[in-house]
Amino acid sequence: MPTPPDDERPYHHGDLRQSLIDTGVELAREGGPDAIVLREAARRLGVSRTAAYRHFASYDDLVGAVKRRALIELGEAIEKKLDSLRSTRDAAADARRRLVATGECYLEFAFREPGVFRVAFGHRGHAVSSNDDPSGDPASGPFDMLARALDELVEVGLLSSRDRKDAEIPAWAAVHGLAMLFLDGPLSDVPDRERERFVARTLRTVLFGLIRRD
Amino acid sequence: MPTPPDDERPYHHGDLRQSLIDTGVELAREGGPDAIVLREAARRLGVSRTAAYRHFASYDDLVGAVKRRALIELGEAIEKKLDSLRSTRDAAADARRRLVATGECYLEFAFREPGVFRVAFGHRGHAVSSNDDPSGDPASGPFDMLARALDELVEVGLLSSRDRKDAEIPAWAAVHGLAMLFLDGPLSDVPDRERERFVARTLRTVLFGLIRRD
DNA sequence: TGTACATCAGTGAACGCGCGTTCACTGATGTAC
DNA sequence: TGTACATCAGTGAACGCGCGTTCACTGATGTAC
Repeated sequence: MPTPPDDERPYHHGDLRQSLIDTGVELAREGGPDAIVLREAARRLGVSRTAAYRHFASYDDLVGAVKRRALIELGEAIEKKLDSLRSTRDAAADARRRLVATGECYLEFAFREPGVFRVAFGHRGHAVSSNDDPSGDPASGPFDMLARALDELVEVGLLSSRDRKDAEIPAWAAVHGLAMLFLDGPLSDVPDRERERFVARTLRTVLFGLIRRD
Repeated sequence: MPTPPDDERPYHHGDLRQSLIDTGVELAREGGPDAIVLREAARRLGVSRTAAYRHFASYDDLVGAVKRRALIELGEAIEKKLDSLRSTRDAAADARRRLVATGECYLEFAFREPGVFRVAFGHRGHAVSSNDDPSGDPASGPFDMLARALDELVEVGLLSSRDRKDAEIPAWAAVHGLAMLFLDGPLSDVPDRERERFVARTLRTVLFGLIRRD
């Protein structure tokens, strides 16, 4: 199927499903979960609002797809950041740095894209993996990045393989909770400088709580 | 102003403001933030829907009051739990137990009353302290309980007063994040037994991350 | 190479829903004298 | 102790909003022969 020129607006859109998801993410970016509105997405694409039903069973189905994309976006942001970190001769310090960077990036994403973040972890829309993305578990993005960072901690001897089990949970919970307290919770009015101090303290505490004591 | 008998339904309600907040909490209990509906609250109280505007400037004002109450409810649950703990001869162990119990109670509340919990920490409704409750900071409930537990850790020598500063943040973030991941996030399908393991691990990690290394 | 036909991907009108909010009003209450 | 009156706390009709969804439909596309 040849892609028709953009300025022709042919009867058949070409890839309406993907476009609707894109627009859904865009709406989420602008206003969070509540801003994902089927009619508005159709409007922006210059398409009848009922056209969406050729590609999604329901509104929740669309939100689920947007959610999946949001999680992937977050995972990719972390991956990119980790790839940019250089290795030094101190493998242990590197591993610690990479775990901390994972958390930092998670929080940076939440602050930079609060709407998308809220959709990624909101209660709406089941982000079941589907044909959209063959990557399996919808949380695979950020979760996998974290798991990898923890594995490195084991390789480097800072975490026993016994303690490795479930280690994702406290780490994830801490950064996620901090994000939520800042975004929607009682910490929303905290100024930037303090916020950074809180982030640093939280990451340090989790790291200390996980790694082997000397 | 004498309280009129309940079965008379007099023209003047008596304490409509408090009743609306009560009903708001009830609605939150049943269905979370979205279930707080001004019209429904009025319906349940057998009152005209516009009567609410004699007591609240707007819908968000009502939600704010409900939020404040939700936070107080959570704080009281923790306080009650802490009061029920007995002291032993090992003051240090007691202090550790109390911090862990604080976190456990926070999470138990979240699982037992997900709707109320979601309102307490949702983005809707500014929970500014007002004449409703003279207790000041709306987060004072749970936050104060946590602060107290951390203070005990200092008294007992498990936490240096230097490390005491901001120690609430990682502790709060971890339990809050775990709650959110279970309630609305990717951990919502985790079975109970695993959930308890995750709770225990998270609390242990935070405690270890905070207290003085031996 | 042309044509019939099934299928897919759009359209547009309409439905039903429930919400927060406004307005001019009226009934009840308390207070000054 | 009684009465005028300001004030407070209710009422009910109505407005405007935007949503997800259904239905019968039509235009475009690809395929079998």
